[in-house]
Amino acid sequence: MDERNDISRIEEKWQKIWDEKHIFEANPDGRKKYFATYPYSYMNGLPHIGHAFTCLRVDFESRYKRMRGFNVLFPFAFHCTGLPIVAAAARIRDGEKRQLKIMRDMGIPGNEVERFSDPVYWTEYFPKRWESIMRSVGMSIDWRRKFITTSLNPQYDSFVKWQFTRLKEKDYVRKGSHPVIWCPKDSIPVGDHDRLSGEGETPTEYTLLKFRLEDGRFLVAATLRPETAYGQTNVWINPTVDYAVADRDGEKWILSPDAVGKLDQQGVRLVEAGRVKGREIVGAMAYSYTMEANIPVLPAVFADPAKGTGIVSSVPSDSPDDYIALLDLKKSASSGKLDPALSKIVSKIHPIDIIETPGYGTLPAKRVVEKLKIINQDEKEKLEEARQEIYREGFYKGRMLSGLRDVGGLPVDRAREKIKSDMLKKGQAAVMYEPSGEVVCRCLTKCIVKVVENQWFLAYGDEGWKKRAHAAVSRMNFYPGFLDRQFDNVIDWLKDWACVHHTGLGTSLPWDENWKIESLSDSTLYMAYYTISLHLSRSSGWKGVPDDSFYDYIFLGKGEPQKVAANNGIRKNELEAMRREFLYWYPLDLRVSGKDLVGNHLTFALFNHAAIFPEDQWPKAYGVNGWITISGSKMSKSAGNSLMLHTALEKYGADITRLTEAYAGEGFDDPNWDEDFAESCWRRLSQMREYASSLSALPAGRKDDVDRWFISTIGILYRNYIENMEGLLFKSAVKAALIDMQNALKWYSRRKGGKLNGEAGSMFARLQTLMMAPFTPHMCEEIWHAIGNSSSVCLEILPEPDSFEVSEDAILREGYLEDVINDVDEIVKVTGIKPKGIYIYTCAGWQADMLSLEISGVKDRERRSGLTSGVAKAAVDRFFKKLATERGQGKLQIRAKVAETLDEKAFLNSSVEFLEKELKAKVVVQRAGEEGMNDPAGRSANAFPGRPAIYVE
RNA sequence: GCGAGGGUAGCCAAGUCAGGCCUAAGGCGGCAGACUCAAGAUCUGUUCUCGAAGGAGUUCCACGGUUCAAAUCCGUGCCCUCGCACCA
Repeated sequence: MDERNDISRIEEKWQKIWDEKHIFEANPDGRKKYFATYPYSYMNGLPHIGHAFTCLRVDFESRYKRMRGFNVLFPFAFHCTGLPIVAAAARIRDGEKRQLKIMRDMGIPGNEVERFSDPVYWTEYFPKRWESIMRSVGMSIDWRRKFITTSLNPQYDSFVKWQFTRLKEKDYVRKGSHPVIWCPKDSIPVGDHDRLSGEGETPTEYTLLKFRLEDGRFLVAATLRPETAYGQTNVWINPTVDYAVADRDGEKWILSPDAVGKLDQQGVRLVEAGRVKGREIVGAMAYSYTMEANIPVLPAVFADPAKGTGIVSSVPSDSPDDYIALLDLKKSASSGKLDPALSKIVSKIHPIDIIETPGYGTLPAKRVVEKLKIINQDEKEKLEEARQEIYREGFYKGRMLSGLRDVGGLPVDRAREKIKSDMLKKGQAAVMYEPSGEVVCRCLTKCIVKVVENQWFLAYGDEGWKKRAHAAVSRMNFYPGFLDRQFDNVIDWLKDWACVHHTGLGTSLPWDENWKIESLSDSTLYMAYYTISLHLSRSSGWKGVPDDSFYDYIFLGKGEPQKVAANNGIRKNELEAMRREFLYWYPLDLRVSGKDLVGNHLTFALFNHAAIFPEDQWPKAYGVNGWITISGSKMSKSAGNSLMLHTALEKYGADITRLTEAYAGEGFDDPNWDEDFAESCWRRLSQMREYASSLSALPAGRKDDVDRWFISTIGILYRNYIENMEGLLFKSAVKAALIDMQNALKWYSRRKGGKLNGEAGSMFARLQTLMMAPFTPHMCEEIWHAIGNSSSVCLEILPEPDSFEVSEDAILREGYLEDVINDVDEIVKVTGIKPKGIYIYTCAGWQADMLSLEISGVKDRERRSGLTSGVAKAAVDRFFKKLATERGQGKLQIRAKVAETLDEKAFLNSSVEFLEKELKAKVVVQRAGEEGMNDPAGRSANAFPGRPAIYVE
């Protein structure tokens, strides 16, 4: 295909030249700087058009700022920290089919796949692929500054260690315990990437409630809803199950043997001392601390020893399971199947109202059981549905009844916390975790929850730190603007963050080498590292690994340069130059990411900057965008509509890919990759190239009003473009630079009958090329050189927005002419007449004067009657009637303006040739009421200032 | 439930903060015409309804209000998307 070859030829040519001339390599100089970044991507796959969308936003803005005279730094790096790479490598080692297919889909040949069983190979392979793809899409990146993360890069590693050392000093890294999903066989935490099933399941917290039996032992029941403890009527135990009797600090606890094992992993020491059959306890009485009374222990088959403790406190008012179990038992009792003593107890049990939930009343369990027509305990699915429904409703909307001790009137969520913490304090309860759903490790073992002790946290819950993060938000700009509210909220709800792992790639905690820093925690400050990475990289020749004093000096200005330089084996002036380079580039001017990073990375970065740097080094702006869709539907591999960047590049080339991305959308909404638009781009670009050449070759000459209109119009579009570029509104900018500019040129060309003014023409060609350069830089270089320039368009300085002469009059005139043509077209269309002659009647002179008086609010009666003397009363009435209508439509101002600035008749007469061509008929222009007027249908009476009458014959 | 955003023509989307040439930009799709043997591509026109005179009518989630004037401001309701984490 010719055009595809054309595209490749152009793009390869310019990319080579940019590279050879080092034009995107940024070094400090006397210019003002602009530092923009994209959060480095994770190296477990190749970029798709969603990555490209976000990254291109940085590129568009970087290229634009470069053309506004800024010294722009746009660096890139490769994130390798964490579990996914290690997990995927392991899957390859195991020959897992799905993983092998993923590798094939990324274009990795079968005989090479084996090499990916080593995680380190990923960190070599994918950065190379990413760089090459990012280069071929034309990213204006300073590649000298690239690096990979983890201990595989000792310099970066030392930077992260320095960061954590400083955070620890400020007491922002703290020790605590933390529940994780855990594989008992492998003895490791099992992240989503290591799971065979159960992705997304997290530890959930059960409260263990103790019930004292008369013999002094405790039944230990597990509940997710401690706030219902005031509604207990009895305790459920499974008669067929063997329960463990375990020693806990001198107490005897009765609970399922599974639970003993689980609690052991969660720091609750239990020593099993014997077994007891469930049925042996049925019928006993157990003391409830919340009810302050003894309640009976009753049999229930739904009490599952694999879940919780296998013992359940019964709250038939709010738990559908309890309610239906109670009904079952009552049925057995009345049919005589139950022991008579038990029957007597059962008959006395009634649900107790404790919570009012809108729409469910005070006995939601009864309500939902009846609604779903649940008959007995065996209907597991329906019960699950019932549980889901009222747990959610009850938790969010429910309120404790006012008479309840301690928690009367509280919303359910607060009551839960209060009851739980009160009971824990009094030793009446304990905590146990279970996975929220079944999780199976890749080793086929069912996972449990383990409470990891001595876990390290970043103290994002710390109030003082939050305050600094809020301060950072208040100093920043956001695109779109409402994001400040979003970030403030994220900062408020953020709690301490477990920041280390035992597995995966990464940097070790400097004071505890057994821990690896987790991937969202090692990437919060590295933007600063870019400013000097060039001097640290292995290619720079310095092989040493910096120590903490080095970073203290570079980033914080602390320490004696002489000493620091000596310690690190470099020259003092080199060290000082690095410090200067950091100070030159920092703070970060812009960081752009997808909206998925708002709740973590972007906020973490604010916290970390706020912790370590002074205010004036905090980030200055964040841009956030949505997730890309393809022709309207979500991008997903399984649905078969995912588009890898290199695939798009093969199909369309860089410029069209870039343009389609720019046009995909802006703001926070999900952008849309429009395949049809992409298809139409080549035509647009080649047209742009063709007329740029021909416009630049035109002879200059005196400019007329139409030329002035054209220059005014492109001046206005240019201002609009600048505004949009400043606001990261690239779709609007493309519309102005490409589509609106082209439409303006079309009208101009028609209006001038093809005889365009050379000065206006080359102004247009030059301006449009500059405006489009951030989006389609390759084609614009091509055009830029074709129209006689030898410099790179990427470094050309854009004109000042107010440097264009905008003539309001010229714009008014052309609008007026267009209106006249539209009116005639409308008449022709409605009447179906094939026009032979068109008569246009401009208004009588008195009308224009009268309109001026009206507009300016002059009430001078004499002047008014003077104007209309000799004019028929009918005509005057008609004029005022029309005036009222036009006023109602809000068009009076513009009419008056036309009438004041324009001799309508003379102007239309000067454009008769054009009108005749446009309207394909003879055109006669007359003033209403003038001598010798030809007005066969009497239409001239319709004339109004700024709106001539028309007759079509 | 809390937090953030949103609901505009066949679809996508601008306009809303600063009410008035707003029947509402632009793109896509559709329709018609030109070119062509034909198709595609391209170009031109058109795309809420009615209309043989540039007009009228009805629209911007729904209902109510403010105003000479509301897609835009205020109130109420309905609906949708995203986040609520230990993971990139």
